Amino acid sequence: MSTPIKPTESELEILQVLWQKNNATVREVHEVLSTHKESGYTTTLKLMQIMHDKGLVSRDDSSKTHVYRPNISREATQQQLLHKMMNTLFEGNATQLVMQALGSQKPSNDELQAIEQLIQQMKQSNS
Amino acid sequence: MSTPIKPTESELEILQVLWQKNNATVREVHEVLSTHKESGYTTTLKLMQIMHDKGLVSRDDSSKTHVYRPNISREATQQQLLHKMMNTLFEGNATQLVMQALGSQKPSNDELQAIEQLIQQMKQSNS
DNA sequence: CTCATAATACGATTTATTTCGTAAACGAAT
DNA sequence: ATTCGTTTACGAAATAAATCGTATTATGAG
Repeated sequence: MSTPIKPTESELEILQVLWQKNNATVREVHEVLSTHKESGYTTTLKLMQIMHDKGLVSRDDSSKTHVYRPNISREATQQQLLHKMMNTLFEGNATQLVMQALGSQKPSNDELQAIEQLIQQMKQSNS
Repeated sequence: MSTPIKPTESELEILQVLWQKNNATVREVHEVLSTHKESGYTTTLKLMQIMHDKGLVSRDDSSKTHVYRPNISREATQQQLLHKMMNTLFEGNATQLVMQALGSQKPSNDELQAIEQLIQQMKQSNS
């Protein structure tokens, strides 16, 4: 692996917004964050600048107001952090993790159906 | 919730060892950690002392060599962090998380069976 | 053009986390 | 009792992360 970039907690919150909107200005991101956080605008700005330095996001600075977009995919990030969590908390046991996740939430029948389907496929490919 | 204790990264590594062995001395913990970490003995010691201050672990200090044991359960900790991850990375969607976890790892047929069984139960209780 | 507004840049502070050095305490073996 | 190896205690440095204050710059309205 080249560089296993590890977003911090705050960076993840920002990425979440960027993934959702696909791209956004600092103000837009800050607007969303401020509904559940109390930090100031320049804090968000600074964080996004740092993220840009790290290569976590790219930006279009052709106009005065810069537009940011995620530079790493949500899926890859999920994969990476899920994997780490599995190792540090579940002893590498995916099944245990899955069962905990299912147990705590209450997925709808449709969702359960989808998971079942995936399991069927995996059973096939396991033989 | 009374106190949503949030173990740090290093604290989790230590807890992992304690959960595994049920209880252990600083030396024992350090022995395990040093197979994949390069920090010194006193670092581990200090961390475990801090964890004790925070109430993350309890200890028997009746003899010179103190014996530590986890003060929070693995399950509760898994639950807490899984929940947070679900929110900050999966938009609260447990199904998505489960499918990612299943997709990345390759659970055995026996494990898949176990998950299926759980799903059946949940479908029951859903109606 | 000038001013007000909104944006960026960036240093500095604060807070959290990890790391280590050194000293003191203990206990077993000589 | 002295010494040696192991342990704890604890301050403090090093590193990382988050926060903010202030200066500067761009842009659009008047």
